[in-house]
Amino acid sequence: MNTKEAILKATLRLVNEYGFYHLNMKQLAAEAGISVGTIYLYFNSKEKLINELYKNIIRDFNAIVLKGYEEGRAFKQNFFEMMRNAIDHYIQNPDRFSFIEQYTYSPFLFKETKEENLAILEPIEKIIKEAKKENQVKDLPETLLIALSYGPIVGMMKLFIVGKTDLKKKMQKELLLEACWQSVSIQ
Amino acid sequence: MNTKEAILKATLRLVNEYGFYHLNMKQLAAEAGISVGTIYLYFNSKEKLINELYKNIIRDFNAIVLKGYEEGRAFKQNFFEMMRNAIDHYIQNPDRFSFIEQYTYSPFLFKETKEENLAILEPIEKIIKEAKKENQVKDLPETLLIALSYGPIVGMMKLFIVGKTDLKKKMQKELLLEACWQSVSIQ
Amino acid sequence: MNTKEAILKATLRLVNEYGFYHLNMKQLAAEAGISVGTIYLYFNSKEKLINELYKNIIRDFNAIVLKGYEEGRAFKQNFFEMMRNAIDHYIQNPDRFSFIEQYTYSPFLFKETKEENLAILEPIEKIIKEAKKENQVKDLPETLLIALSYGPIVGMMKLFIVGKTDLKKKMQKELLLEACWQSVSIQ
Amino acid sequence: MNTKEAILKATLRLVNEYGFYHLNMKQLAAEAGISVGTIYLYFNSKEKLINELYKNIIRDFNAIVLKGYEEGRAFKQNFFEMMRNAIDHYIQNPDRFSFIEQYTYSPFLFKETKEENLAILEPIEKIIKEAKKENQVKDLPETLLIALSYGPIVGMMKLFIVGKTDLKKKMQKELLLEACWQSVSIQ
DNA sequence: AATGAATGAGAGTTCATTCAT
DNA sequence: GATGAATGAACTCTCATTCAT
Repeated sequence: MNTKEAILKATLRLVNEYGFYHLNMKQLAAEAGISVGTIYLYFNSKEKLINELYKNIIRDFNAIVLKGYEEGRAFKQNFFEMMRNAIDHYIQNPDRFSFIEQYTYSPFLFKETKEENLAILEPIEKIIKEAKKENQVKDLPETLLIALSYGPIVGMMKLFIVGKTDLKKKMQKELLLEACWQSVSIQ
Repeated sequence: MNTKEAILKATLRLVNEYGFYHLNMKQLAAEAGISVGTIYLYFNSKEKLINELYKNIIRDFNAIVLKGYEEGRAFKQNFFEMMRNAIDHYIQNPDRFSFIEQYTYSPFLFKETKEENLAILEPIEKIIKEAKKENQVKDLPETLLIALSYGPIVGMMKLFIVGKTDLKKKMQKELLLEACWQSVSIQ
Repeated sequence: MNTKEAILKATLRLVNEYGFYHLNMKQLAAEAGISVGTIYLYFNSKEKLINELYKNIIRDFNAIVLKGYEEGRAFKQNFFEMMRNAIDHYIQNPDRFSFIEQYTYSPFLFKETKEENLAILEPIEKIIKEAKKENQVKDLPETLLIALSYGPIVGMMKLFIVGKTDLKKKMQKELLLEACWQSVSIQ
Repeated sequence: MNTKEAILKATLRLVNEYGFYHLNMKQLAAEAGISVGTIYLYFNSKEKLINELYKNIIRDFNAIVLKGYEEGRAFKQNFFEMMRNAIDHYIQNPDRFSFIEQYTYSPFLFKETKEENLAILEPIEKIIKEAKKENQVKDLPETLLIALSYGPIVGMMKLFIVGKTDLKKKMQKELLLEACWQSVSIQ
């Protein structure tokens, strides 16, 4: 692993352990196994570092979700594949899920990426729009369909992270997927 | 309004405008119209202040939600009343919603209140449990039923806050409530 | 003496002992008998502090020199009084003389005061111009007359500071004044 | 041009553009078209580099001034030749003039070269002493004669550098020389 | 109860210097 | 000879907290 990746990885770990508020460059350098000055060879500032990490996480997440999408395939199959990818990715990288949530709710930490805050919803928005055009989903506002698809997943992830549920069990995950599907699909 | 309330109100406003990360006591004092020293007459530390504000917000929220609950009344009616109260409270106090979300995802800002982070879900957990005992909800894990009830509301609130939807319209709100209800109730 | 003046005084002393290059805020706070943070209650940045000190020194110098000026009085008398004031002020405050010279030759330390760098010559420029109009000085370019009036004083101050001459002796000072006068006046 | 000279040249340029205070090795390497490490092959430290540059500049300046000196020749002719050489050198290398002035007023940047700070005055001191012995200059203290000879030149150079006068014009230069001569010579 | 000047530890950042390549 | 990534001490500046008034 190269130095830049080591820094990003250490940042992700520390932000999740201590939060944005308590992240400091000295501790970060120690966690990454480098010296403070080295961080600044790769990132111009703490803010830039956080923002770049966020962009990377969103980019990776969206790429993984979109791997579940196939042009022309039935909406149902696309929905399940994409959502399953999302859940799997979150379960395997709960720190990424937490980071996204922290980031989203830290106003003005990320002035420059304000507009990207909703990028996380783009893939789901895309298929909901397509399905809506073809009358394959309930006759509800798009935003509501998105909230019904993605909201319960976020909710379950929160419970998973605090140990209230075990999403790693296949059954739990499939029940979640099926329930989200029922919420938006025409019965 | 007394001084203590003025401080709490100013804190809520500034945290939502600038985030925990950029909140500072001098600015806070200015916002509250008092001097920095005065804050310390009412709160022992910045952390204590934040924690107390959080507890107040959760306490108020739960009290309002529980006003929609009546012992012995049909589950459906309790569900709608409580959830409607929750949504109304959030819509009228979006800063409180944002604060809760920020707080929840700032690990170790609130060491002492870690266990209270899920308190927000207590009222809904309560009626889901009762309904489950009486087989009035789908045969799904409790946690999933909670995620299905509350997750879409959080999702819609996020979209509302960034201006993507207008939850203030009665129709939008009722559609959301109905959809959440459909997710958990036996058809 | 108030805090702000103590900071300015300490700055002047340290800049002259160690130079701009080695001035640091920790040492400065110690010299002024206060803490680092206190400096920032009075000056927004190190640069602002240096600039303000410079402006004060120039302002004071010019005020003192101009005390030797009287409207309508013979050029010769004005010249001697003003120049004597300048020399006396420098002799009694050699640190101010050194500071001005350091400042003048530190490009870009003082972006904002660039245009004030020549303010030090304003009083002398003023009387040279007047004298020129009335043909009381040699027929030479203004700039040369200024250089002839002020240059030897700067030169002697440099020698005084390194201990090569004793300008405090009345004779030395009067010889310097007389020589400058001879340089510019019509014989 | 070899590497060492390239470094010295780059240093001179950057010190004059940004000042000692803002000179840094990375920028210096870029300006010289080499890498930071290479600087340290030729100079042990930043301080040593600055000091060596200073010594070179003084050495060159004195050599050029002394070219105007001829044993046994009339004082007046030596004075004019030497001073003309000095002025010409400064006019053609204003950066060297500025560097000398910056250096002179940066105490303790050059601990080791403190004693050399007046070396710049050696050639003029030399001929003034000779002339004094032979009663060819006014009966004034040596230091004052030096200040009268050299002070106005420094003064005019400062005005030249900020664009207030055009020393490149032959007339200006000759008037300056003549005026300095008048200041020290027996009428 | 209220103030706000003062504190100083600690933050983010810089940069002269080193050394493996 | 030449490189430039890496270092970490030291820098400027911030800000939660204190306390004399």
